[in-house]
Amino acid sequence: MRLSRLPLNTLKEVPADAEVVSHQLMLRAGLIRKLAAGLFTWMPLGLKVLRKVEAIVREEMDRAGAFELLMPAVQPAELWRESGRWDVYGDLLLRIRDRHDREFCFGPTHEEVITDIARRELKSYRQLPVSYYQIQTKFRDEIRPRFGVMRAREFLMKDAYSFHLDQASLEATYQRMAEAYARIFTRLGLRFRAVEADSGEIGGARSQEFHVLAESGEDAIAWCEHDDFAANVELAPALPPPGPRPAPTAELTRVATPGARSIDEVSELLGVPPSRCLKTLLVQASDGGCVALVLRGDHELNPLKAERLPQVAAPLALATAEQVQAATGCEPGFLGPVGLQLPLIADHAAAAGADFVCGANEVDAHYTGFNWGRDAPEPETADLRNIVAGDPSPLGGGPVSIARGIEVGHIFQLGDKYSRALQATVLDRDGREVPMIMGCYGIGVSRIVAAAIEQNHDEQGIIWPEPMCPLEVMLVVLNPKKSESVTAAAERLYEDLSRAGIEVLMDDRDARPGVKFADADLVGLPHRLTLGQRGLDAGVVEYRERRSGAEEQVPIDAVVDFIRQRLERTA
RNA sequence: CGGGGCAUGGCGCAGUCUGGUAGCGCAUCUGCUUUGGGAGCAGAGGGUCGGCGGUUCGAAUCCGUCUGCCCCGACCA
Repeated sequence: MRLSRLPLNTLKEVPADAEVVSHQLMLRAGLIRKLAAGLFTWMPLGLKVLRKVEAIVREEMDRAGAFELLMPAVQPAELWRESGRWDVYGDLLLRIRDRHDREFCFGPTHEEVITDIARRELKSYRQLPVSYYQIQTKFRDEIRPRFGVMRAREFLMKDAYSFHLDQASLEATYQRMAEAYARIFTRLGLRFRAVEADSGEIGGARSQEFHVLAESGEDAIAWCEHDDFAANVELAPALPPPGPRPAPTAELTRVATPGARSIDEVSELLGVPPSRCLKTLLVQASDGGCVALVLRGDHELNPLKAERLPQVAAPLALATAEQVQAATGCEPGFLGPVGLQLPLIADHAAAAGADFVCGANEVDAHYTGFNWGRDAPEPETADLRNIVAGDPSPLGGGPVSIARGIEVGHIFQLGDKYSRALQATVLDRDGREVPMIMGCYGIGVSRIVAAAIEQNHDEQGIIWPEPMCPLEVMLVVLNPKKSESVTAAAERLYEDLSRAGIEVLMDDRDARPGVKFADADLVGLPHRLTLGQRGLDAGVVEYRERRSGAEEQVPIDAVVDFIRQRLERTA
């Protein structure tokens, strides 16, 4: 590919509305262009990357025994009504009508369609297990598309679905998929981690997420380096502190705390660390009233854990200021367990300490020296908080660390949720009709591209992991217009490399060297060759590795072999 | 959805408060010089200021309305 022919418009300036590096670099390097919110065109170089990711995903899915098919992007509403999701999926679902006023949606996922396929095609347990997959454009009408291709509305996804007679068979395939996923992300050259996860909207039992580790990740994941524990913070259990609760040493004392509503303000005012404070949150109860949830000041409420409590309404919602006033006679900011006439659940850690600071249920007042059992009844306790760095691993291996990750894959054991709803049954050995057991397995193909850049870039631009580089070698030709011998040598080199099956992007533009070097760094091909008059006269071209910046003079006749070796070495 | 902000050449922005008929940098085109890390000089093209309506002698600037885009959003109890 010749840069003199490819209209590649790189941007020197950072586009105003791109906040994360991957988005900025993809725009600057001309990989994508935005059409509208959450909608992007993949430009030639960007598309090459996408295709390479696809190819690896495809190979590994084939190897895992799944069969590729391609389902329609547009799906009839009836199918979604059958599964019950037409009404529950909400605004994320892009609904459309055809000329006959029939309702459709642009598929955000394909459980309904594949289950419909399965119920038509699969009749006997003898056909099971079977797995299908597709690589397809999905549309989810995200509230707030952002970060470019990372959270776009239209995106490319690989989704796979497996069908089984029983749970044991599902688990075997699930395991196989988990292994395929690990191979995919390893082959792509990404640092990633598989974590236990919440199954969310899709439903079902077990699920695992695959995260590419990156500072800008939207998810927090907890993991332990001494055992196998790794889970999304949403789901990671926070163990109760060991040992007995310390004995009270302080008397319950009311102190004036004018205007100090937040833990930080109270902690600052009284000179007490947040971990010695209690925060009392009122949330909507399942019976229509309110429930008080008590956490240590330095801990955060975990909504998923709270929601799971029978007393708490799902989805979790904080009580309104009016409800707080009605239930306590007090304003938010000064609530506490003392004399509170509401059901109360304390987080294990909040229940395990002594001599706390807490709100006095009176505006501008707190208590110090609060102790459970003495100043308020012993609370019901539960795991309510997010795990934090340093907490013990639930598997007992030691303290956990918290890392940030970008979710690029998610696998679920669905069970019979969809097969039951859509009556996708097979006959078992005994001739009985039973719903199939399903698994589903997604990979965000387009998101992987952004995630890879988040993880692999520097000040100058992108540094492609070799398995997903748009092309392998950037051949920078210096001042081609000035020297016919340079042009001729470049053409020869380009031919030789191409014939050897090496993907070359030749920068034969009539541009200044500085421009070419800057673009080469920005676009980030892993290997760069520079051919100029000076080198040519000495019979060498200059090689530079994008990632390390290491340079080497290579005799011009040895270049093809040299590059071939480089590619093999990193393959 | 709630709150905030922005829409001015391809991109990034100034001009708007205090109406007088649009400007800067980058990019693009031409010429000369230059040529190993985003060149210099000279010249050129390109916008009617998101749409619609209003006020006014006159609107990018004021008013209304619509549209699009961006940012933030339980963790405060």
